[in-house]
Amino acid sequence: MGHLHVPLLNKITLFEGLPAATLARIAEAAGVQRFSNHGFLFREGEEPDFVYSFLEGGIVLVSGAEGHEAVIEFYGPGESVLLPAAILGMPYLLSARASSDGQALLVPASKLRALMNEDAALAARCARVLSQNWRALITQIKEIKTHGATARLAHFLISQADRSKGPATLVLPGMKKEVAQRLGIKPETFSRTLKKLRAFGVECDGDAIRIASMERLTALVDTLPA
Amino acid sequence: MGHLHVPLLNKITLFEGLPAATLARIAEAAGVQRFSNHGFLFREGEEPDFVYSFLEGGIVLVSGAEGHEAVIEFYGPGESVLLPAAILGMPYLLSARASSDGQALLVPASKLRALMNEDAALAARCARVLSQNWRALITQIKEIKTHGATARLAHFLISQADRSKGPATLVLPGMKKEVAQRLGIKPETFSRTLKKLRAFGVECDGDAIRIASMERLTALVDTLPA
DNA sequence: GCATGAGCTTGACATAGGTCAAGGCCGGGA
DNA sequence: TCCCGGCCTTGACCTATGTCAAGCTCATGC
Repeated sequence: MGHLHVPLLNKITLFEGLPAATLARIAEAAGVQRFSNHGFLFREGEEPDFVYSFLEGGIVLVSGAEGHEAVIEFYGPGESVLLPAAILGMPYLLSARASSDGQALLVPASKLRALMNEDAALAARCARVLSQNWRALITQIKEIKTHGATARLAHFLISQADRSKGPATLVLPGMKKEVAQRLGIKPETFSRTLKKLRAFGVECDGDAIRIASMERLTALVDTLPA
Repeated sequence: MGHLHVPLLNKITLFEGLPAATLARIAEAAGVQRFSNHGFLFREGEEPDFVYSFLEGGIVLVSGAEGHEAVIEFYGPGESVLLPAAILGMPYLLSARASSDGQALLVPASKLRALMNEDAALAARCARVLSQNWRALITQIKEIKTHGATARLAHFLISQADRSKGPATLVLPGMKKEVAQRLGIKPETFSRTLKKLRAFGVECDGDAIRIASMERLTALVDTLPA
């Protein structure tokens, strides 16, 4: 846990807009950790020692036994994970596996909890970030409960695309297998569904996707039954 | 928005353990609203004017068009809903429909936001409650992605039961139709699955359920394939 | 350069769960 | 009291998605 430059903290959404004094106190206690692709940063059931925020690279949150796991969500640069476990001091519900090489900023959970109780700005910031996380999960649950595989995949592609009109591109945030499980379907179904979308202007080369027309894809979603 | 007794606030988990001064300021701005069964307290897309906390009775959070809706979760006395929308000042992602007559405590969203920025105890409390909400949703997503209808129903019954050993009872927190959708299945499937569980000591009379042996039901879950 | 294996695709087939349609049951209103 | 309309159950049938089993392709290490 070295001496850290405050500017690093500015890359993290969680710490956005906090007063300099607060940032300084966080920086004091924080450290940086490198991680490499496919490695686990932490596992389900462990006690939360840190909040992880990503400076570079990303991870995928998974749960369950290897080979039979559910993928919850992908996280990348600027984002933080497992704030809830750290705040409550309860065991992680999920494991994090790196989906690329990268580095994370680690803030000790105990330090964060202590600061939150004194510093309204920090606590309020945490509440806002948690609120956004909550909304993201709600969106995912609605999606799973109301749409079939095709619509889910289409929505996902739309949400990841770099533009919202005309042609767009994106690169999948993890292995196809992982994206499939994020969507709640099997890799085989993912593959077949993606193929179906070719008829609607979705081309795929490795983990890069090209969407010929966002409008066309959006229109497709409305057409779909479930 | 009348003059309110602070003791009412003590019934709400969200406000647990807050200093008297904070409670007084919240009470000042809060009001009570009665609602009756099947009525909507608010609808998806509306601007968040209040945080709702339930003193009596409960609601079900739903989304989507009537007749084609997804049920997200049930909430009852002591619990609060839509803190995230209120904190962020963004439109509700969900609608709330009463699942019984009751009354709710309403705290203006603007007031809550203002207080949070000054009062670390309140902000930290919000963060903790949001953290718990987050974990509940994660549990639900894991459940949907990794278990079939039978296991999901069994888990749900276990989570609602009044005891964790031996025989137990529970009453469903809403119409069977709603519980089904909460579990991500259709009412017909719910009915059939519940019937299957009869072979494992689950009896059902209206919305009251009797579980002959929690151990037996727990054991069943492990047996199940998906 | 070749063998190896992970990740992906494809096909044939199986099945959980959805859909459609008919009652049964029960409670509220005339 | 009877009728009507929700809600739930049941049965027959259908389909989206999962399962199993080859292949294919590409990167890696020998």
